[in-house]
Amino acid sequence: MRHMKKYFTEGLIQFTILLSLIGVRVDVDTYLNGYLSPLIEIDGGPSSAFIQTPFHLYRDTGAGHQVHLKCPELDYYFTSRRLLNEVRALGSPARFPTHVSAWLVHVVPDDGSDVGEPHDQSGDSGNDEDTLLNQENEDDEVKNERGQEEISLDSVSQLTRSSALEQEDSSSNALPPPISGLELTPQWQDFLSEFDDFDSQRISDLEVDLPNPISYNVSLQDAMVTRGDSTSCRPTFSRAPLFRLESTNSSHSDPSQSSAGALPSSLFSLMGNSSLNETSHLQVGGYLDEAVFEQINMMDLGTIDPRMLDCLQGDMDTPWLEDSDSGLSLESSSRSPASPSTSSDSFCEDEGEATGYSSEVESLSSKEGACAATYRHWSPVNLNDNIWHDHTYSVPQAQNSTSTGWVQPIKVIKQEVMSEDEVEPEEMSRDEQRVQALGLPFSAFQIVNMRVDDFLEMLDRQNLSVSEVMLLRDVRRRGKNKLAAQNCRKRKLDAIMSLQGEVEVLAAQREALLRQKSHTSKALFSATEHFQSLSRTVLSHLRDEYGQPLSYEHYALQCSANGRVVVQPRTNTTSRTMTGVKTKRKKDKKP
DNA sequence: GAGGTCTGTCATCGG
DNA sequence: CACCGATGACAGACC
Repeated sequence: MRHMKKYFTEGLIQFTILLSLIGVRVDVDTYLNGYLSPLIEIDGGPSSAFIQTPFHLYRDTGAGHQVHLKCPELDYYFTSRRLLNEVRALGSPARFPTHVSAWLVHVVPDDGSDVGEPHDQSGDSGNDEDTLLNQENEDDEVKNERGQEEISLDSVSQLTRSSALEQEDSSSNALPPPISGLELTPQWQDFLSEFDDFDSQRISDLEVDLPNPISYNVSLQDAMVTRGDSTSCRPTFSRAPLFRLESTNSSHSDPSQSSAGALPSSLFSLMGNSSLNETSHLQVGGYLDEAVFEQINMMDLGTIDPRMLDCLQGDMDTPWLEDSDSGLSLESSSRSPASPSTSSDSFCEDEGEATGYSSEVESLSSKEGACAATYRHWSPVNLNDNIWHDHTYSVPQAQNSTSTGWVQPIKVIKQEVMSEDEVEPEEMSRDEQRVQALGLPFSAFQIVNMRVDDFLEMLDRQNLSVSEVMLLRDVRRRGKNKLAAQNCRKRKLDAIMSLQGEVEVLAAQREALLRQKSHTSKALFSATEHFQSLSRTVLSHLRDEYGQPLSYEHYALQCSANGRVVVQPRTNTTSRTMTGVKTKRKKDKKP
C-alpha cells in the first residue's frame, strides 16, 4: 500500500504540475493534506521562477536588498545570490525538475547508488517500476483471496466513502484494496510513463535554452579555469590575482612597473568596458555561473587552489561591489577600487573629483616643466596615476591597448596637446583665449584641473582684479562641468546599452517560455486523452449491482492522496445518483 | 532647409 | 557656506 500511495501520489503531483503550467490553479496542498506541502509553491512560489520569472521585480529587490540604480555590479551580485537561492530551493525532491537541475547533475555518485541524481526522472521511473510490481503482487493476492475480478457497486461505494476517511487517517489499513490494479497495470504504467517522458523532454528542451550549461561531468576547478574567457569579465578578475592586487593598490603602485611587468593586456579593456559588457552580465547563465561556482567553492574548499579562493573571496569583498562616495557609481567602483579618501597623490582623486581628459592630463605633465618656474608648488599631475585612477570614459585608446602598447596612445595624445600651443587662436576654446588674454602663465586646462588650494593660492599670488578672478572661477567651473557632462552622457549611453541587452535577454527567455508552454499544452492534452481512455476501460470492467457496466458519463476515476484510485460519481450527477442509490437500497430493504 | 547628433554651458540639487 | 559632481535643459555647431 505504501508503494501504491507513493506511486499515485507522484502521478498526481506531476499531473497537477502539468495543470499549473498551463495556468490552471490546482490547490493540491489541501488535497494532499500536508503530504507534500512544498507544492503550494508551484503557484507563485520560489519554484515558479523558471515558469514565469519576473526578473524586473528582482532588479531592485535582490533578495530584499535595495540595489542602487547606478551600480550594476550590485545588481549583478544580488541577482546571482537570488538565483543561487533558487538553485538551493530545488533541492527538495518533490520539486518539479527545472533546467537548473542540469547544473547539479554532474555530482558524481559514490558507489553507483541513487544518490547522484536525486531529481532525475529516470531514477524515479525505476522506483515506479518496482512500486508497480509490488502493486501487482498485492493486487494478485487480493484477487486470489476474493476469487473474483468484478467488484460490486457496494464495494465501490464503500471505497468511495472510505477514501475520505482514509485521507484523515492514513494509518487505517483495514480497507480493501483499490480497484485500479485490475489487469490494467501495464496500461497505467504506460500512461504514467508519459509524464516521465514529458519531464525528460522538458529538461532536454530547456537545456537547449541554457546559455552555457554544464552538461558534462567536470571538476569544479576545471570548470572555473576553462570558462573564464567567456563573456563575463569578473571570473577573469578572479583568475588574475596579480591584476586584482594591482587594481586595489593602484593608488600607490608604480604604473611604470606595472606596464613593464606582467600586467594583463586586458586591463584597460576590462576596466573601461565593464559597463559595456553589462549586457553579457545580464545573461542568466552568467549569473548562475558565478553564483553556483561561488557556492560550490564554499562547499569544497579542499579541492581548490587557495589562491583562487582568495581571489574569489576577494572579488566579493573588493570595493567594486560597494558604491563609491563620489557618485560615479557606474564606473568608478570598478575603475578605482581604492578609496578616494586614502589616496591623496592621485590627480583624479585629489579633490574627490571625477576628472577626465587623460589627454590633457598628459599635456599637463608635459607642460609641467615650463610651468614649474612660475608655479613650483603645483604638481598637478602624475601621469601614471591618472591612467590608473581615471574615472572618466575618455580613454578609449588606453582601454583597447595592450600591456606593451598602452603608452603609445598617450604619446599620440601628448603630441596633439603639444601642438595645442601652436594652434591658431580661433581654434582655441573661448575660455582658453580669455585665460591667455590675461597673460597668466597657466592654460585653461591647468586652471580647471589644479587643486582647489593651488587655485586659490594662484588667485592670491597673481594680484588679479575681481573681474579676472571671476573669469578664472568661471573658466574652472565650466571646465569641470564640461567633464561632468561628458561623464554623464557616457554613463547614460552605457545605461541604455545595458538595458538593451537586458531586453534582448528577456525576449529570449520569453520565447523559450512560450515554446515550453506550447510543449506542455500538447503533452497535457495527450495525457488527458490517454487518461480518459484508461478511465473508460476501467469503468467498462466494473459492474454495478445490476450487473451493468459503469458509465463514463456518470462515474470517474480519482486518485487520492494515499495512492488509492477510487470510482466516484461525477459532480453534476452526484446528488441525484447517490440519492437514487440510497432510495433503491431503502426500497430493497423494506421488503 | 529640416532633422538628428554632438558638445558646451547654465541652473539646480544634493553631498 | 563654499565647493563639487550629477543631471536636465537649452543652444549652437556640425553632418
